[in-house]
Amino acid sequence: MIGSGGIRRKTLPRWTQQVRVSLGRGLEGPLDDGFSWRKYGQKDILNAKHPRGYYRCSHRNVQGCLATKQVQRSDEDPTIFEITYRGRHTCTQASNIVPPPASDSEKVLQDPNNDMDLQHHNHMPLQNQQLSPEMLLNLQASLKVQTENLDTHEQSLIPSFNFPSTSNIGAQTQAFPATVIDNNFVGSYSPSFISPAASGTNYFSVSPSGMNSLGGHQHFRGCESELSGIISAATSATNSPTVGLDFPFGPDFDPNFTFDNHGFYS
DNA sequence: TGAATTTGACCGTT
DNA sequence: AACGGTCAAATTCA
Repeated sequence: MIGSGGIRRKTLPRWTQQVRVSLGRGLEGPLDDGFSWRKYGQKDILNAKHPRGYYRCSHRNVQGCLATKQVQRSDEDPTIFEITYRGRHTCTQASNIVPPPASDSEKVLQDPNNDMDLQHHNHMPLQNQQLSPEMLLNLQASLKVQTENLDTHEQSLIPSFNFPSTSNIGAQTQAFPATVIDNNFVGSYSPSFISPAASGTNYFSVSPSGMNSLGGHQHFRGCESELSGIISAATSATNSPTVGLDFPFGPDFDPNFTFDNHGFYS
């Protein structure tokens, strides 16, 4: 009984990233985010017009990487894929991404997921045991933080996210300075996670070498509580040099912030 | 031949 | 009870 079915861990960091693929690219299928995934299931969602695909890290059986990914097509816009990442990569995924050349600029998204056991006092004080190295995401785009608007499926703006497929990593080198605003994600439910600067339009546009326009919409949820604000990272294809960046990833539990990319062993 | 994917069924949670 | 998620086996592709 390996716990088939159902959710295995409620306390797993999860963030949603909306990706809009431009037809003609060919990257729409696999949506290469730099990791190797293996599809292990597909299910139809009542609210979704299209089925949702479930992917798991290919190293799961080998290294025990618990990272999982869910890909869901937009209800109306087939060009938009909603990818929900769950868990973090603990594997040495040195197969797909990781260009040998200096690739020291990955983004480590730390989800402040916390104890959502507000109702159940069964929470464990432990501070996440997931000391995994770091996973890198190729999110290079702008971040937009939405404080209110918890509309689950309502994204007014759907930027276009072009999957560079880890091409111009050098470009994102400066994409995320360690600045990272320490958002007070707070334990779990911030009464008002209102970010002053993130009043709705914080665009952090990375201006690559004019390579491509990135547009990404990210949904970050601390927990299921509506109290937690949703952080959305949006990228505008617009070449707006405006650098207003708000980082939703507030390591409330880990001040250490694993922002350093450990050397990738190829 | 091997690996990855596909489909159905089971189970846990809501 | 229904939905959502995962597993397991069968099938398909490389």
